[in-house]
Amino acid sequence: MAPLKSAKLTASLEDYLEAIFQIVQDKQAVRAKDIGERLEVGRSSVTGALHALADRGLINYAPYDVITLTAKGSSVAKQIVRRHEALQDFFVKVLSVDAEAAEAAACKMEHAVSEEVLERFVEFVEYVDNSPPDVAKRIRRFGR
Amino acid sequence: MAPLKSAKLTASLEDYLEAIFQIVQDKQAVRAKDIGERLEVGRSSVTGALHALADRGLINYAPYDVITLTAKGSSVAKQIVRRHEALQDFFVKVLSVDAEAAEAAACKMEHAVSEEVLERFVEFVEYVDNSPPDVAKRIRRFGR
DNA sequence: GAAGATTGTTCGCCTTGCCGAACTTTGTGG
DNA sequence: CCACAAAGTTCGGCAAGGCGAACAATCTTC
Repeated sequence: MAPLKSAKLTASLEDYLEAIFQIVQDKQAVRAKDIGERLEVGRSSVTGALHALADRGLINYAPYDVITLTAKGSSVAKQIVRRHEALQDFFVKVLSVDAEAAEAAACKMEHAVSEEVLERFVEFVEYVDNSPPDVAKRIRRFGR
Repeated sequence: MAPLKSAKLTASLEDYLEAIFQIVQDKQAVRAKDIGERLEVGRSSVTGALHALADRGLINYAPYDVITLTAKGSSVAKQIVRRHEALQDFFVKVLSVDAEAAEAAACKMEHAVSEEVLERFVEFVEYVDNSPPDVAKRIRRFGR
Protein backbone atom coordinates (compact mmCIF):
# COMPACT_ATOMS: atom_id res chain seq x y z
CA MET A 1 0.00 0.00 0.00
CA ALA A 2 1.23 3.45 -0.90
CA PRO A 3 2.22 5.80 1.90
CA LEU A 4 -0.60 8.27 2.52
CA LYS A 5 -0.58 11.84 3.66
CA SER A 6 -3.15 11.58 6.40
CA ALA A 7 -2.87 15.18 7.45
CA LYS A 8 -6.05 17.06 8.25
CA LEU A 9 -7.97 18.22 5.23
CA THR A 10 -8.09 21.87 4.30
CA ALA A 11 -11.47 23.57 4.06
CA SER A 12 -11.12 23.53 0.31
CA LEU A 13 -10.42 19.81 0.10
CA GLU A 14 -13.34 19.11 2.40
CA ASP A 15 -15.55 20.94 -0.06
CA TYR A 16 -14.28 18.87 -2.93
CA LEU A 17 -14.73 15.62 -1.06
CA GLU A 18 -18.23 16.57 0.00
CA ALA A 19 -19.13 17.51 -3.56
CA ILE A 20 -17.85 14.19 -4.87
CA PHE A 21 -19.82 12.31 -2.26
CA GLN A 22 -23.02 14.14 -3.13
CA ILE A 23 -22.59 13.74 -6.87
CA VAL A 24 -22.05 10.02 -6.42
CA GLN A 25 -25.35 9.87 -4.62
CA ASP A 26 -27.60 11.42 -7.20
CA LYS A 27 -25.78 10.46 -10.34
CA GLN A 28 -23.63 7.46 -11.05
CA ALA A 29 -20.62 9.01 -12.66
CA VAL A 30 -18.49 11.72 -11.11
CA ARG A 31 -17.35 14.08 -13.83
CA ALA A 32 -14.73 16.66 -12.98
CA LYS A 33 -16.89 19.18 -14.75
CA ASP A 34 -19.79 18.60 -12.35
CA ILE A 35 -17.52 19.11 -9.38
CA GLY A 36 -16.33 22.37 -10.83
CA GLU A 37 -19.85 23.59 -11.46
CA ARG A 38 -21.04 22.71 -8.00
CA LEU A 39 -18.12 24.45 -6.33
CA GLU A 40 -17.93 27.21 -8.91
CA VAL A 41 -14.30 26.66 -9.75
CA GLY A 42 -12.60 25.99 -13.08
CA ARG A 43 -11.79 22.58 -14.47
CA SER A 44 -8.09 22.94 -13.85
CA SER A 45 -8.64 23.62 -10.18
CA VAL A 46 -10.61 20.41 -9.94
CA THR A 47 -7.74 18.40 -11.39
CA GLY A 48 -5.41 19.82 -8.75
CA ALA A 49 -7.80 18.97 -5.95
CA LEU A 50 -8.25 15.45 -7.25
CA HIS A 51 -4.51 14.93 -7.04
CA ALA A 52 -4.48 16.17 -3.49
CA LEU A 53 -7.36 13.90 -2.48
CA ALA A 54 -5.73 10.95 -4.19
CA ASP A 55 -2.45 11.67 -2.40
CA ARG A 56 -4.36 11.41 0.86
CA GLY A 57 -5.91 8.11 -0.12
CA LEU A 58 -9.45 9.45 -0.20
CA ILE A 59 -10.27 8.85 -3.85
CA ASN A 60 -9.17 6.51 -6.58
CA TYR A 61 -7.90 8.64 -9.36
CA ALA A 62 -6.02 8.20 -12.59
CA PRO A 63 -5.99 10.69 -15.44
CA TYR A 64 -9.07 10.39 -17.64
CA ASP A 65 -10.31 7.51 -15.55
CA VAL A 66 -13.39 7.13 -13.42
CA ILE A 67 -13.35 8.82 -10.03
CA THR A 68 -14.43 6.79 -7.02
CA LEU A 69 -14.22 7.23 -3.29
CA THR A 70 -12.04 4.87 -1.30
CA ALA A 71 -13.47 3.38 1.87
CA LYS A 72 -11.57 5.94 3.83
CA GLY A 73 -12.72 8.75 1.59
CA SER A 74 -16.28 7.65 1.94
CA SER A 75 -16.14 7.62 5.69
CA VAL A 76 -14.45 11.01 5.87
CA ALA A 77 -17.03 12.40 3.45
CA LYS A 78 -19.82 11.09 5.64
CA GLN A 79 -18.41 12.92 8.63
CA ILE A 80 -18.27 16.12 6.61
CA VAL A 81 -21.83 15.71 5.44
CA ARG A 82 -22.92 15.00 8.98
CA ARG A 83 -21.40 18.27 10.16
CA HIS A 84 -23.08 20.13 7.37
CA GLU A 85 -26.47 18.62 8.00
CA ALA A 86 -26.27 19.05 11.75
CA LEU A 87 -25.59 22.74 11.36
CA GLN A 88 -28.26 23.20 8.74
CA ASP A 89 -30.78 21.37 10.91
CA PHE A 90 -29.89 23.56 13.80
CA PHE A 91 -30.25 26.76 11.83
CA VAL A 92 -33.61 25.74 10.43
CA LYS A 93 -35.15 23.93 13.37
CA VAL A 94 -33.83 26.00 16.21
CA LEU A 95 -32.83 29.38 14.87
CA SER A 96 -35.66 29.48 12.31
CA VAL A 97 -33.35 30.56 9.54
CA ASP A 98 -34.84 29.90 6.11
CA ALA A 99 -33.55 26.86 4.28
CA GLU A 100 -31.51 28.71 1.73
CA ALA A 101 -29.66 30.94 4.18
CA ALA A 102 -29.17 27.93 6.44
CA GLU A 103 -27.58 26.04 3.61
CA ALA A 104 -25.20 28.89 2.87
CA ALA A 105 -24.33 29.32 6.53
CA ALA A 106 -23.71 25.62 7.00
CA CYS A 107 -21.40 25.58 3.98
CA LYS A 108 -19.22 28.24 5.46
CA MET A 109 -19.27 27.16 9.08
CA GLU A 110 -18.92 23.43 8.66
CA HIS A 111 -15.16 23.71 8.32
CA ALA A 112 -14.78 25.45 11.63
CA VAL A 113 -16.79 23.28 14.01
CA SER A 114 -14.92 21.10 16.44
CA GLU A 115 -16.12 17.62 17.22
CA GLU A 116 -17.09 18.66 20.70
CA VAL A 117 -19.22 21.62 19.66
CA LEU A 118 -20.74 19.64 16.83
CA GLU A 119 -22.01 17.05 19.28
CA ARG A 120 -23.68 19.75 21.31
CA PHE A 121 -25.41 21.11 18.25
CA VAL A 122 -26.64 17.63 17.41
CA GLU A 123 -27.87 17.02 20.92
CA PHE A 124 -29.65 20.33 21.00
CA VAL A 125 -31.54 19.56 17.83
CA GLU A 126 -32.47 16.16 19.22
CA TYR A 127 -33.65 17.79 22.40
CA VAL A 128 -35.91 20.15 20.49
CA ASP A 129 -37.16 17.36 18.25
CA ASN A 130 -38.07 15.30 21.27
CA SER A 131 -39.60 18.04 23.33
CA PRO A 132 -43.33 18.26 23.87
CA PRO A 133 -44.88 20.32 21.07
CA ASP A 134 -45.45 23.41 23.20
CA VAL A 135 -41.88 23.59 24.39
CA ALA A 136 -40.47 22.91 20.96
CA LYS A 137 -42.70 25.50 19.46
CA ARG A 138 -41.70 28.05 22.04
CA ILE A 139 -38.02 27.45 21.31
CA ARG A 140 -38.52 27.54 17.57
CA ARG A 141 -40.41 30.78 17.74
CA PHE A 142 -38.34 32.52 20.39
CA GLY A 143 -38.43 36.23 20.11
CA ARG A 144 -41.20 36.31 17.54
CA MET B 1 -8.62 61.51 0.99
CA ALA B 2 -6.79 58.50 -0.35
CA PRO B 3 -8.80 55.90 -2.24
CA LEU B 4 -9.50 52.97 0.04
CA LYS B 5 -9.85 49.31 -0.71
CA SER B 6 -13.11 48.69 1.05
CA ALA B 7 -13.34 45.09 0.01
CA LYS B 8 -14.45 42.55 2.56
CA LEU B 9 -11.80 41.54 5.05
CA THR B 10 -10.21 38.12 4.92
CA ALA B 11 -10.42 35.91 7.98
CA SER B 12 -6.80 36.59 8.64
CA LEU B 13 -7.18 40.37 8.54
CA GLU B 14 -10.19 40.15 10.81
CA ASP B 15 -8.00 38.35 13.32
CA TYR B 16 -5.37 41.06 13.14
CA LEU B 17 -7.91 43.82 13.53
CA GLU B 18 -9.56 42.08 16.44
CA ALA B 19 -6.21 41.59 18.12
CA ILE B 20 -5.31 45.25 17.70
CA PHE B 21 -8.64 46.29 19.14
CA GLN B 22 -8.19 44.08 22.18
CA ILE B 23 -4.63 45.15 22.79
CA VAL B 24 -5.67 48.78 22.67
CA GLN B 25 -8.19 48.04 25.36
CA ASP B 26 -5.93 46.54 27.98
CA LYS B 27 -2.71 48.33 27.18
CA GLN B 28 -2.14 51.74 25.75
CA ALA B 29 0.39 51.08 23.06
CA VAL B 30 -0.04 48.56 20.28
CA ARG B 31 3.28 46.94 19.56
CA ALA B 32 3.61 44.77 16.50
CA LYS B 33 5.32 42.24 18.68
CA ASP B 34 2.26 41.86 20.90
CA ILE B 35 0.05 41.30 17.90
CA GLY B 36 2.37 38.60 16.70
CA GLU B 37 2.42 36.89 20.06
CA ARG B 38 -1.33 36.97 20.41
CA LEU B 39 -1.90 35.50 16.97
CA GLU B 40 1.16 33.28 17.09
CA VAL B 41 2.71 34.62 13.92
CA GLY B 42 6.12 36.12 13.21
CA ARG B 43 6.95 39.81 13.26
CA SER B 44 7.26 40.01 9.52
CA SER B 45 3.78 38.64 9.03
CA VAL B 46 2.46 41.38 11.28
CA THR B 47 4.07 44.08 9.16
CA GLY B 48 2.41 42.69 6.08
CA ALA B 49 -1.00 42.63 7.74
CA LEU B 50 -0.57 46.18 8.96
CA HIS B 51 0.00 47.33 5.41
CA ALA B 52 -3.14 45.55 4.28
CA LEU B 53 -5.21 47.07 7.07
CA ALA B 54 -3.81 50.53 6.38
CA ASP B 55 -4.61 50.13 2.68
CA ARG B 56 -8.19 49.51 3.66
CA GLY B 57 -8.28 52.57 5.87
CA LEU B 58 -8.76 50.62 9.07
CA ILE B 59 -5.61 51.64 10.89
CA ASN B 60 -3.23 54.57 10.88
CA TYR B 61 0.13 53.18 10.09
CA ALA B 62 3.54 54.49 9.19
CA PRO B 63 6.79 52.56 9.55
CA TYR B 64 8.14 52.67 13.10
CA ASP B 65 5.26 54.86 14.15
CA VAL B 66 2.44 54.30 16.60
CA ILE B 67 -0.45 52.12 15.44
CA THR B 68 -3.96 53.41 15.99
CA LEU B 69 -7.38 52.42 14.75
CA THR B 70 -9.23 54.78 12.46
CA ALA B 71 -12.88 55.47 13.20
CA LYS B 72 -13.80 53.02 10.52
CA GLY B 73 -11.35 50.45 11.84
CA SER B 74 -12.74 50.81 15.28
CA SER B 75 -16.30 50.25 14.17
CA VAL B 76 -15.37 47.25 12.05
CA ALA B 77 -13.41 45.83 14.96
CA LYS B 78 -16.40 46.20 17.21
CA GLN B 79 -18.55 44.23 14.82
CA ILE B 80 -15.96 41.48 14.79
CA VAL B 81 -15.77 41.41 18.56
CA ARG B 82 -19.53 41.35 18.75
CA ARG B 83 -19.66 38.29 16.52
CA HIS B 84 -17.03 36.59 18.61
CA GLU B 85 -18.77 37.31 21.87
CA ALA B 86 -22.19 36.38 20.59
CA LEU B 87 -20.95 32.99 19.53
CA GLN B 88 -19.03 32.42 22.71
CA ASP B 89 -22.06 33.37 24.77
CA PHE B 90 -24.17 31.02 22.80
CA PHE B 91 -21.79 28.12 23.23
CA VAL B 92 -21.49 28.67 26.95
CA LYS B 93 -25.02 29.69 27.86
CA VAL B 94 -26.99 27.55 25.50
CA LEU B 95 -24.83 24.65 24.44
CA SER B 96 -23.09 24.38 27.82
CA VAL B 97 -19.67 24.16 26.26
CA ASP B 98 -16.91 25.00 28.71
CA ALA B 99 -15.42 28.49 28.44
CA GLU B 100 -12.12 27.45 26.92
CA ALA B 101 -13.58 25.29 24.18
CA ALA B 102 -16.18 27.97 23.52
CA GLU B 103 -13.45 30.53 23.06
CA ALA B 104 -11.61 28.33 20.60
CA ALA B 105 -14.80 27.53 18.70
CA ALA B 106 -15.80 31.19 18.52
CA CYS B 107 -12.36 32.10 17.16
CA LYS B 108 -12.73 29.71 14.30
CA MET B 109 -16.40 30.22 13.52
CA GLU B 110 -16.62 33.97 13.83
CA HIS B 111 -15.31 34.47 10.32
CA ALA B 112 -18.02 32.36 8.79
CA VAL B 113 -21.20 33.71 10.36
CA SER B 114 -23.47 35.82 8.22
CA GLU B 115 -25.16 38.87 9.63
CA GLU B 116 -28.51 37.18 9.45
CA VAL B 117 -27.49 34.07 11.33
CA LEU B 118 -25.56 36.11 13.85
CA GLU B 119 -28.69 38.03 14.76
CA ARG B 120 -30.52 34.80 15.35
CA PHE B 121 -27.76 33.60 17.68
CA VAL B 122 -27.93 36.86 19.58
CA GLU B 123 -31.68 36.71 19.86
CA PHE B 124 -31.56 33.16 21.05
CA VAL B 125 -29.18 34.01 23.85
CA GLU B 126 -31.36 36.94 24.83
CA TYR B 127 -34.37 34.66 24.84
CA VAL B 128 -32.68 32.22 27.16
CA ASP B 129 -31.40 35.01 29.38
CA ASN B 130 -34.89 36.41 29.71
CA SER B 131 -36.70 33.14 30.18
CA PRO B 132 -38.13 32.12 33.53
CA PRO B 133 -35.46 30.25 35.47
CA ASP B 134 -37.02 26.83 34.98
CA VAL B 135 -37.22 27.18 31.21
CA ALA B 136 -33.74 28.61 30.94
CA LYS B 137 -32.40 25.86 33.12
CA ARG B 138 -34.12 23.22 31.07
CA ILE B 139 -32.63 24.59 27.89
CA ARG B 140 -29.17 24.91 29.37
CA ARG B 141 -29.22 21.37 30.65
CA PHE B 142 -30.90 19.74 27.70
CA GLY B 143 -30.01 16.13 27.38
CA ARG B 144 -28.28 15.96 30.72
C1' DG C 1 -13.72 5.70 -39.05
C1' DA C 2 -12.75 10.57 -39.25
C1' DA C 3 -14.57 15.60 -37.64
C1' DG C 4 -15.82 18.23 -34.25
C1' DA C 5 -17.42 18.99 -29.68
C1' DT C 6 -16.79 17.98 -24.96
C1' DT C 7 -14.07 16.93 -21.17
C1' DG C 8 -9.74 16.51 -18.74
C1' DT C 9 -4.93 17.85 -18.03
C1' DT C 10 -0.81 20.61 -17.93
C1' DC C 11 1.55 24.79 -17.50
C1' DG C 12 2.55 29.30 -16.14
C1' DC C 13 0.90 32.95 -13.52
C1' DC C 14 -1.40 35.44 -9.63
C1' DT C 15 -2.89 36.27 -4.70
C1' DT C 16 -2.92 35.39 0.20
C1' DG C 17 -0.44 34.37 4.06
C1' DC C 18 3.11 32.51 6.40
C1' DC C 19 8.28 32.08 7.49
C1' DG C 20 13.41 33.25 8.48
C1' DA C 21 17.44 35.97 7.65
C1' DA C 22 19.36 40.26 7.25
C1' DC C 23 19.03 45.02 7.80
C1' DT C 24 17.25 49.52 9.97
C1' DT C 25 15.38 52.13 13.51
C1' DT C 26 14.56 53.05 18.17
C1' DG C 27 15.45 52.97 22.94
C1' DT C 28 18.39 52.15 27.10
C1' DG C 29 22.37 51.73 30.28
C1' DG C 30 26.68 52.86 31.37
C1' DC D 1 27.41 59.85 23.61
C1' DC D 2 27.83 55.42 22.28
C1' DA D 3 27.31 50.61 22.20
C1' DC D 4 23.97 47.05 22.33
C1' DA D 5 19.50 45.13 22.69
C1' DA D 6 14.90 45.13 21.24
C1' DA D 7 11.50 46.09 17.97
C1' DG D 8 10.21 46.83 13.23
C1' DT D 9 10.96 46.25 8.31
C1' DT D 10 12.33 44.29 3.91
C1' DC D 11 13.23 40.62 0.96
C1' DG D 12 13.15 36.08 -0.99
C1' DG D 13 10.94 31.71 -0.56
C1' DC D 14 7.26 28.42 0.11
C1' DA D 15 2.46 26.24 0.10
C1' DA D 16 -2.36 26.48 -0.94
C1' DG D 17 -5.65 27.52 -4.12
C1' DG D 18 -7.46 29.78 -7.80
C1' DC D 19 -7.35 31.17 -13.02
C1' DG D 20 -6.95 30.91 -18.34
C1' DA D 21 -4.76 29.21 -22.46
C1' DA D 22 -3.09 25.49 -24.88
C1' DC D 23 -2.80 20.73 -25.50
C1' DA D 24 -4.60 15.75 -25.09
C1' DA D 25 -8.05 12.37 -24.73
C1' DT D 26 -12.64 10.85 -25.28
C1' DC D 27 -17.27 10.76 -27.12
C1' DT D 28 -20.63 11.57 -30.66
C1' DT D 29 -22.29 11.76 -34.97
C1' DC D 30 -22.50 11.25 -39.42
